[in-house]
Amino acid sequence: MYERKIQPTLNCGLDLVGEVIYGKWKIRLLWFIHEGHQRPSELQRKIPDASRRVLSSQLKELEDHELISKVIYPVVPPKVEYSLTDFGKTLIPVIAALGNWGDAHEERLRSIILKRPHHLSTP
Amino acid sequence: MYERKIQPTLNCGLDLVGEVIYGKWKIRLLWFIHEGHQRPSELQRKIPDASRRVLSSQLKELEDHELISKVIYPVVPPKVEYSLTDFGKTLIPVIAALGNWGDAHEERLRSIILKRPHHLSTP
DNA sequence: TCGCATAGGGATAAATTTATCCCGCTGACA
DNA sequence: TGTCAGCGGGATAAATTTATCCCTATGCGA
Repeated sequence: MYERKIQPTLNCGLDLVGEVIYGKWKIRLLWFIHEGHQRPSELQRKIPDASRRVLSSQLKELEDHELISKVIYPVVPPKVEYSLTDFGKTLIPVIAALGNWGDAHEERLRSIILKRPHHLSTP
Repeated sequence: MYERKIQPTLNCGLDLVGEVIYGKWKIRLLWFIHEGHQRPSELQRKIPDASRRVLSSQLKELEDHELISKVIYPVVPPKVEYSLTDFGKTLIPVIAALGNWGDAHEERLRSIILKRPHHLSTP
């Protein structure tokens, strides 16, 4: 596993939240799990742009951070189900707020992001 | 400027928010500007862990994304002031929610993060 | 018997983000 | 005259995060 060389900043609440939700797909994972998609393969289908490897890895971090818990069924093929912990559930309203803001400003955001994209060369 | 090779995912509100606030210091920058610290040098002092270069760069992205606006005073030495746009202000309650969650669970978060850290080798 | 579904994680290459260093500008002040 | 304030951004190195590829395991159905 990768070992950080630079220590994280943990001054305020924002720093702390950042440590647990900063990850390309983490917020979406929490949200989809909240919606009832509990199995890795389901989540993978909900987020096809993410590689299986990364989803698995971020799920593990969420678990380490006690936001989700994992149940492994001893069957073949393997079956695993994630669910929000009570702690994780307290984060849902906040994530909902983020999503609502995004939805509320969808048109504008989409336009702004695609306008002078940081990811395309043609000006 | 860096040109992305992988296109961003823009399916739902969460994806859209992510595009504009995903950056190591962006949320904190928005918050501190909201608190009235408007000059780059002030922000730098508030966030000493960030390099001047990155703050400047992330401020520019926030500006491109219309969350903050910039006023340049034609004086020497240069004087610049950032402030939230009306659009940016709508994001403040959401950021506040994040910060509050972090503050509310500060002790637990600190413990979890430092427990089996992904950034230290000693088990 | 062959291949699939399902989940995890090692190894390694890319992609992306941050950190460092450095240059330029030009009044004010010691 | 030498130095500093304060901001921006180029160039390049590091750090960190993601993407790819691959192997393991085992009942079930074609």
